This record gives sequence, C-alpha cells and structure tokens, in this order.
Amino acid sequence: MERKVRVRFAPSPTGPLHIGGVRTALYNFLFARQHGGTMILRIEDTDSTRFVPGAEDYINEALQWLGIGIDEGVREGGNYGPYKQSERRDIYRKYVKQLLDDGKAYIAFDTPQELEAKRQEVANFQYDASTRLQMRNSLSLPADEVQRLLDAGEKHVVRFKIEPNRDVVVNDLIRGVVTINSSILDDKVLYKSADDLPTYHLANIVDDHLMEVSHVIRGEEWLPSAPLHVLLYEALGWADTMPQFVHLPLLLKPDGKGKLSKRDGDRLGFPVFPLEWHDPKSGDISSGYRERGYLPQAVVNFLALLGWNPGDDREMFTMDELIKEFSFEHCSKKGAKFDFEKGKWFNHEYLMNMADDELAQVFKPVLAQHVDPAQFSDQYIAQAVGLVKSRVNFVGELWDQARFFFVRPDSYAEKDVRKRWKPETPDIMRDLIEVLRGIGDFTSHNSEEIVLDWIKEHDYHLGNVMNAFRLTVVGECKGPHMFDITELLGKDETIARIQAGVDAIHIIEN
RNA sequence: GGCCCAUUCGUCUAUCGGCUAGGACGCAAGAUUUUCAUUCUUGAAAGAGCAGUUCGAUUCUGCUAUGGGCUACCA
Repeated sequence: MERKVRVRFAPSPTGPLHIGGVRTALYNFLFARQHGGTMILRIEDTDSTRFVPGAEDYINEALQWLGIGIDEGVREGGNYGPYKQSERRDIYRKYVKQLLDDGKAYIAFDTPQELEAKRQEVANFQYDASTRLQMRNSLSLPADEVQRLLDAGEKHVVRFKIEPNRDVVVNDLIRGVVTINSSILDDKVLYKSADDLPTYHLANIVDDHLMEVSHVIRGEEWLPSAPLHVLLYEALGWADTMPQFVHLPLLLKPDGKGKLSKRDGDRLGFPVFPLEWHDPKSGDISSGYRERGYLPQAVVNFLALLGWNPGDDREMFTMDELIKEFSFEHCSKKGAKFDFEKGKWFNHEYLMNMADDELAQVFKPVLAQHVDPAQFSDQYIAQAVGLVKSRVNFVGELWDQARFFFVRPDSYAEKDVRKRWKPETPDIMRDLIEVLRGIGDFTSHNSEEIVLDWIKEHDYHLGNVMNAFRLTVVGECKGPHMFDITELLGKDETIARIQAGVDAIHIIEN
C-alpha cells in the first residue's frame, strides 16, 4: 500500500526541548525528506498545568538553528490545522462522544482522592475490566443515577473500555512484532475533567489520523502504550489507516543509571539542550550547544550517529548525506549512553574543515566581547582563526588561542620566562630586531629562512632564541608556527612587541 | 511487584551462520616540531552466563543475570 509519507514531531511545551527530543525530531525530518514527505510540528499542550511560557518559541528556534525544517505547523500553517492541541478541543469532543456512543468508552466519576484511597487499599490496583464495576462509573451505576450526576455537574472523566484477554500486536519498524495481552492495560483516561482536555493518548491518535500521519517515530518510552494506541485506532474505526510505529532507543546518562534527563546537563558539565534556556520561573540558566560554541552541523552529525549508523565505517555526514543514507534497518535497538567526548571531537572536525572566512564570521561575536572587531579586516580575522583552529574544540576557545593576534601581550608567562629568558637574551633580541628590520619580503617562509640562517651563523641555541622570540610576541611559549604569526602581525608590530618584551621582561632565577 | 524492550572493547558501533571479531571517540607509546595543537605510526581494550539447534555460533532458540522503559485526570 503506497502511502504518502507524513511524519510529525510532537513535543510538549513544558520546557526546553532536550537533546533526546532533538534526535527524535531529526530522525523524523530525515525520514520525511528521504521520501519526499511532509514534516509536521504539532504542539501537544494538553497538560495545562505544566505549560511553560517560551517553550514553544524555544522549540522553533532550536529546530531552525539545527536545520530541521518544518513543513506544517503552528507557524508554517497547513491544511490539517490547527497544529496546537489546545485549539482542537471541539475535534476531540466529537470523537470522545463517538467512543461513548459506540460503547467503547465510559464515564467515570471517581475523584482523584477516591482513586488514591483505592490504590492505598489494594496493592497494584488497576482500573480495568476486573475492577471497574467496583468503581463509580457509567458501567457500574444505574443509568438514571449517571444522568443525575451529570445534570448536577459532577466532575467526570472518560475512560477507554479495554476488553480483557486479547493479544494486541504492535508492528514496530525497528523492533519487529511486539505482542502484549490487553488484560495488563488499564482503562486509560481519555478525557480529563481537570482541564477539560483529552489526555495524550486520545489527542495523539485523533490528530495522527486526521493529519494523515503515515509513520509515528517517537522515543522508546512510548512503546508500552503502543498497544493502547492500536486498540484506540480500532475502536475509532481507523485500523486500516493506522500509521507505522517506530520506537527509537533512548539516550542514556553517560554515567550509568537511567535515561538522559534535563537535570544531567549541569550536573555532568555538558549541555543537554540545543540552545541556552532561561527558566522563566526559577530564573535558572541551562547551557546550550549553540552558546557553547557548537556548530549545528556537528550537533546534527553527532546526534544522527547516536542510534543510527550507515552500516560501514563512515562517520562524517552532512544533512543531505544523512537524508540519503538514513534507514530504520540501521537503527540500534539499544539505548545509547551519551558520549560528550565524541561530541567534542565532532565539533573539532567541523571547525577544522570549515573555511576560514566562514569560521571568522562565527567567531566575530566572540571577538567583539574583547575588542572592537572593526579594527581588523575580515581577512585578518580569517587568517588568525585559520592559524589556530586546529587547537580548539569550540568557537569560544578561539579567543584564548588567537588573542595575541588582536592585543599585545600585557604579561609574560613566568614559567616560560624562567626557562627561556637568559642574561644574554635581551642583546640577542635587539639583534633580532635588526635582522627583521632588514627583511624585505616579510612572508613566513622568507623570514624563517633568514632568521634561521642568522641563528646558525651565530651558533645560537635554536630553542632558546625562538622561544624567547615567541615569548615577546605571544606572551608565552605556545601557538602556531612562529613565522606564520609574524607574517600576519606584520613587521612593525612584530618589532614593537620584541622591543616591548625586552623592556618588560626580567630574568627569573631558578 | 507486574508488563515490555534490550545486552559486541570504558563509550558509539560494524558483522545479517565461517572471525586472526573491524572502525571511531577516549586512553597509552612513538615519529614530526623552536612551543602547543594538527598530522602519522603503533598498542592495550569486547561477544553477560548456561543450555540447545548446527559440520560450525557473536550471529538462531530457551533460561538466568544485568541494564533500560512503562505502570498518573504527565507527555
């Protein structure tokens, strides 16, 4: 049966989208694009008590940053709206009524307190075929009593009437056939009295059906309720157009126990959110990949490989390549522990492979925190960045490594001074100034040749001279190739720095 | 407790019955270098256990163990 591919990512706006959710969105997106299908973003805000302002905007911004495009949604529009569940009340009511009329669901009057009491009283209490007649509902109460309660405006929920002892089969594209007995399912609440909205289960099935979703790609935490969803499709008469289910393995904590949670980020020192999140209630700030200096392409590549592989040794993938290669056959069944070190490596690789002028643009905002970038040409910044990018993992670290290209050293590393600044050094440095002054072509290669000849000629200690030189120009004994630095800095600046160093550095005795 | 899912190096994973079990991250050693990084070379490191099927099991089946998920008027 050929069916147009339509998938949805359906987060709840209860906080920032976390990295596991991002991966789910990514897989949905890859699958949609691969099949020329449609990617829907549906906001599942049926829990009014957990609504967090700003979360929906955050979700949109995060997906956009990562290049996960949405075809239909609250912002994008589409022919299957509204795309926010809280705006679909009338639709859900209609189907709840249908289930009630068909005898597939029933009204229950039990209060939360009564349910709580029952759970205290009976160990492992489950609201199902074996217990529902002991409860206060339209199945146990006489019809006129039910009507009286309804007329009196008594609070009530609608529960799904699950027929016991039936094997329910869920066909999962990653896990294969999963069979469970309906007796272990409880009569799930489909419509809540507390906020006059459906629960996830009902809203989800109704929306997926109405939006003609072909594949439900979601986290493994939904696998246990998948049989319930199958039953719901049947009860509503939609079994023949039921979507394919795909349950993705979870992202687990790096240090052992449980699935990766929103709290782990700051506890373990790495972001679990794509973007920095400012909690509107507590004021807490949680760090994000973007603000940490991650490139979105690197995050996408890294996340894609957490639970999926191409079947061979390749690891570097652009979004287009992922779209081409992605498949559920190569999705893992096993939860993946989140390996932050590997994420760093991916970012390093992307940073290394990025064109210098492109990287310079990303770096500019960081640079602006320290100096006025307008003092430097784009080309200068690009060259500086190009010389140091191999030694950083993040854009933010570029400043630490390239700082001396933008400001003169204001101090000199004591450890290096101790090691490399000898009594004869100032004189040698003064001579070096003269040597440099005489160089016409100040390019890296040419100055290197001249200076090394000069060192050889005087039989100086290469390491001592070069490191003293480096000390005056950089402020410490580290950084890229010395003459690449001087070429970019220019003759005047190089000489000025040596002079400043000679004036400022004093010998430190061991 | 009940139900479901999973189980290859520390981590992410390849293998769709023939394996001297491959790759990557990380780690260690070495080479290169005026420094640091990059780069290159090398190394240590795995099939949870027990049965069964088979000429042959990492690959198939069962049991056990372990890990994970779910068990709300949350999603």
